[in-house]
Amino acid sequence: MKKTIRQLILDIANKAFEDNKFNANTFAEFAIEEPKADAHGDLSTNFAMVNAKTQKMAPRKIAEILIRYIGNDHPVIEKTEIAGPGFINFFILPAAWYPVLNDIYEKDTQYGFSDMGKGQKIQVEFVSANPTGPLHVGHGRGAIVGDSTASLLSACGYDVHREYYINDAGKQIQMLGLSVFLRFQKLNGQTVDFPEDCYQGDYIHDIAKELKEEKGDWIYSVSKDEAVAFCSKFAADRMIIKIRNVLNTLGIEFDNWYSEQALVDSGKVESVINKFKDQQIIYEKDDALWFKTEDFGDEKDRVVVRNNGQATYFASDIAYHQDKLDRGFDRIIDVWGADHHGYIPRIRASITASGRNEKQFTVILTQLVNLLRKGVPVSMGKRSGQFITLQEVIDEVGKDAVRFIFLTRHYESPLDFDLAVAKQKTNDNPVYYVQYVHARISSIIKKARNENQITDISFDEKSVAMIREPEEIQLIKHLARYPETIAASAEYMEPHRLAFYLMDLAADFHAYYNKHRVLTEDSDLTAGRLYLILAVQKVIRNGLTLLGVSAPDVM
RNA sequence: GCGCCCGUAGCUCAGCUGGAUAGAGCGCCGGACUUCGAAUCCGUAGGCCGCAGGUUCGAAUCCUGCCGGGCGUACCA
Repeated sequence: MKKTIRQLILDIANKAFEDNKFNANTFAEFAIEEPKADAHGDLSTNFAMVNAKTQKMAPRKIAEILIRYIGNDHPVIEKTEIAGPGFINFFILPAAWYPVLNDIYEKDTQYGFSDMGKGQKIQVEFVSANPTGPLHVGHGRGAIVGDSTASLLSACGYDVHREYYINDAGKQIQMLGLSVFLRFQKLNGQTVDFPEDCYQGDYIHDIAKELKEEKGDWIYSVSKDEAVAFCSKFAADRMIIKIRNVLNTLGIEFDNWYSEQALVDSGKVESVINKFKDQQIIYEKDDALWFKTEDFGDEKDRVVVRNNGQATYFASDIAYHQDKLDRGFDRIIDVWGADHHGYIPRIRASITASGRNEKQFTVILTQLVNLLRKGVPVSMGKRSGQFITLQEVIDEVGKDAVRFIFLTRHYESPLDFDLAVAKQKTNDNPVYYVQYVHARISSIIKKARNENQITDISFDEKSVAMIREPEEIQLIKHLARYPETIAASAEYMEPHRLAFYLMDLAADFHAYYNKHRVLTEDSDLTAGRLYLILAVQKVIRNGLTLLGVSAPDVM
């Protein structure tokens, strides 16, 4: 509808110029928007105001000319008016909204999709938590935001690739292996000294136990270094399996799990360092290798290889991001926790240093999550290893509620996650509010089938014409906004927009339901209303699906 | 100190990238189930949009400076 009105304005503006009513045929960017107040019509434009300069005319004068061209017998527009400083308000004929419903039936599960992305290859890398411990709620937020963003981009015609980068090389993994090795010894009754900087959590015991069950005391037959190395690999593999299982319960699956160790083994890290050394972007100082990140906007240069010969994670990250772009992605998106924001300039530096366009690289920073129970913070003591894991949170409140709560905030604002609230099946927890619409409609349709013998819900001119109540027209208008909601959510990579849209749509439906009966004595009216509510259900289902939330028929 | 994020109703949060009278849920108070699912609906009250300037026809939104909170600022990840 917005497109229709925009085109109409452009057409008549050009015609007005040809008729010498306007002074110029170039027009400034203008907006078509839905006014907040119903009294201001269905749609309005600031065309007259923003074009006061281009036309050298008063806004109201411009508006008057446009309105005269539209006339009184337009097939879509019921009436127009000039308001305030020069807004033009459009009132749309109710019947003009009906085609939206047909569109929904025709496109069905694809309704709202677009080809905005034109098949561009885009990679979303998210979670990428180190496999040294269980996921917590903060990881969960990144996981859900990343996954839903990927789904939205996919719905908008991007060729999306989901990837998890596994930090399975380096010192942390050695520590993980050592921790398991020590716990293994303890399991065998040996008294061992367990250092503070080893991983303390119970999951380390579990892995040691698994190791014993599977390999017995095999690790005693090799040297300690070999044993620890084996433990590292064994433990990392186990952790990744656990992490993957948790993410699967959230409905998240990756196209690829990318191993840092494999990247190192491939020689790509070394070759990238050499390349930058040749270009003198990497230089030697104090026996270490430094990247000239400061020349590319970072605060200072960063170490790539330490004076003990060990590469930093930054070294791998440089190679990893080069590799992403080498794989042909037009854009790469990294979803990180906000505590990593200081890392952005150096990664960006490595990308621009290689001659790439920094616009290909975007970071979504999700703010931290405060886990609460009835308003009191739940201890997240990391050192003790005693914290509530993501898995435990999912088990307690359910996957749909967890996902929806994370998606009803902008990812950039800090989030209080209250376990007690998240468990409630009330309107404190809007996921049920939205799902209830879906279940309710299923229930009505079931009843129509069983008691009213209605088997077919499809377009019929006579019955659709019975859709006249203001609440009904309101619902269709809302449905018409769905595609642009999807497009904006994808463009700005803000899935919360879709979540809020669904809550608003649900509110409109519940209000309608409480005021009007769908199943009535009048068969045409009933058929029309069924046609409407099934369309509502389709949109609710489509939206929930993109957010990774289920759309139940019964609750 | 410097950098990034946040500050909107008692609480939790939106505010469509500058538009008309700033919204929703929860909570408070008062109503609606012999009728398609009350996990619902209807109504009342509640605001110097952190503060102060600036940009313009017009600012919660953009710019500058303060104030408060979080995070970051390693040859750690």
